[in-house]
Amino acid sequence: MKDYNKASYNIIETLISIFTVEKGVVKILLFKKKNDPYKGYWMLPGSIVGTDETAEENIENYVLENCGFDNLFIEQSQVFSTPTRIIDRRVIAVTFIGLIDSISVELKQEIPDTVESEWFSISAIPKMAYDHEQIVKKAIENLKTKLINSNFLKILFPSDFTLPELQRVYEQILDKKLDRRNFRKKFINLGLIEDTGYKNEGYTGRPAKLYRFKEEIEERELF
Amino acid sequence: MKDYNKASYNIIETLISIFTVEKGVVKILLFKKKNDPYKGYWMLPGSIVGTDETAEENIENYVLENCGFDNLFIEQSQVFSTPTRIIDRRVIAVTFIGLIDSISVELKQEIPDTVESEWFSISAIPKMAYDHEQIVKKAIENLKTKLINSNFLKILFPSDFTLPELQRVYEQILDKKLDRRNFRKKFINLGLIEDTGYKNEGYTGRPAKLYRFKEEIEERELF
DNA sequence: GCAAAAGTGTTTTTATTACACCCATGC
DNA sequence: GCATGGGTGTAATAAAAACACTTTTGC
Repeated sequence: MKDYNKASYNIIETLISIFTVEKGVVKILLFKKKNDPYKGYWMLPGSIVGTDETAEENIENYVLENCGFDNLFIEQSQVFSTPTRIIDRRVIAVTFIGLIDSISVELKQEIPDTVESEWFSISAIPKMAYDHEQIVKKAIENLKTKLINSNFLKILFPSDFTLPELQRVYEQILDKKLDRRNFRKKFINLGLIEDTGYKNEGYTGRPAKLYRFKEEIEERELF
Repeated sequence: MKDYNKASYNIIETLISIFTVEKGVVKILLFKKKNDPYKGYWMLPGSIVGTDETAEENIENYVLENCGFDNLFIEQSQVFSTPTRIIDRRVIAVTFIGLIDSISVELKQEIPDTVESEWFSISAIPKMAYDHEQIVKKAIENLKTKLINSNFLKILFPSDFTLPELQRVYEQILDKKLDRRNFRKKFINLGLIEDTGYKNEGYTGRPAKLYRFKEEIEERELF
């Protein structure tokens, strides 16, 4: 029978794929690695779990301190535990998906100026350190199944958005083309959004109507 | 920046909710705890992860040695990392869902006779040690979303089954009643199953036709 | 007035729901 | 012959897919 006294001990790290949508483009936040190994490669934000905190608390604090995002929405993605994933050291990664809207990205807290970070389109992920590319892939795959939940969308679009913008998000994450008319019909019929009466002017072409999610909508599955 | 040299070390355990279907009833395999704390309570099978194995390898080996199941289908469920979940000790649990068909349960390998194990209907889970009840709940919740995948069903029903039996599985996991005619229609139209020509005789009432999943079906989402 | 992107409606097809009676077997 | 559980069909409704032209703006 299991005996906790005869245990091996492992290092646990958290890693998070934080997604946002900026002008209809789905982006992920990455940090640039400053030292070898993998110097100059990009990596996921994350830290090492202490003995008196949950993995969730750990990543939430880390993100607040190092990315400046308060109230980030997070959810577990997957555990990666290949013994050689960090070369000569055994580190188990508990990975997360985080969502943040683009307004909150602008309003972020002061953070130390020690890391070089950048938002990358999910269709142009740069070269990644360790197994982080695989972790990002899994996160995007998991995102697909989350996209059918109304709450996820509300988190990404807390304020006004256009339907073509929303459609582009679906197209990027599901990685396929959708019909504009059918997409509109479906979304409007769901009854989750309302017309703000405003338009998205100043761009080329006909301005799109601005919508917002209704205040009181309950979490539900959309598809 | 993250420094693996300044890490805290944690004990990692694996825990698995193994499900099977026996005569239309969805069951989970539990072990009885022999010592305090929680003596006489039930617990999930699982073990402590060493430094030279993945969590998956760990649980697969454990299940083979302690349950006698080879080639068990497994998938990650969730990580539980509340610092106090194992009373006075910090143990992080990486939890899994396992599926096995009832024939393979019969054919299991020889195992040491040291643990008392039992299959419980998921509608009658006994009192559980630690946070295992919560872990089982999460596993069942995750099962729901997996039930729409054709491969999951094929794993649970490798040989002949009846449609009423399959329907009962859906009803238990989704926790709602389904219409018999509509269920049949849907399943037969999906084109995944074929009539074996045999019947399930010897029970009360009209014998049900026996079906099997077609050999060549590809993994797909059903709903 | 032309390019760019958004908005709109109808028809067809497919899936879902609702619903009630007959059938095969064991005893 | 009766209790038990299984098998079957149809109509109504709802959702999804396919498809092309018009509108509004910036330049």
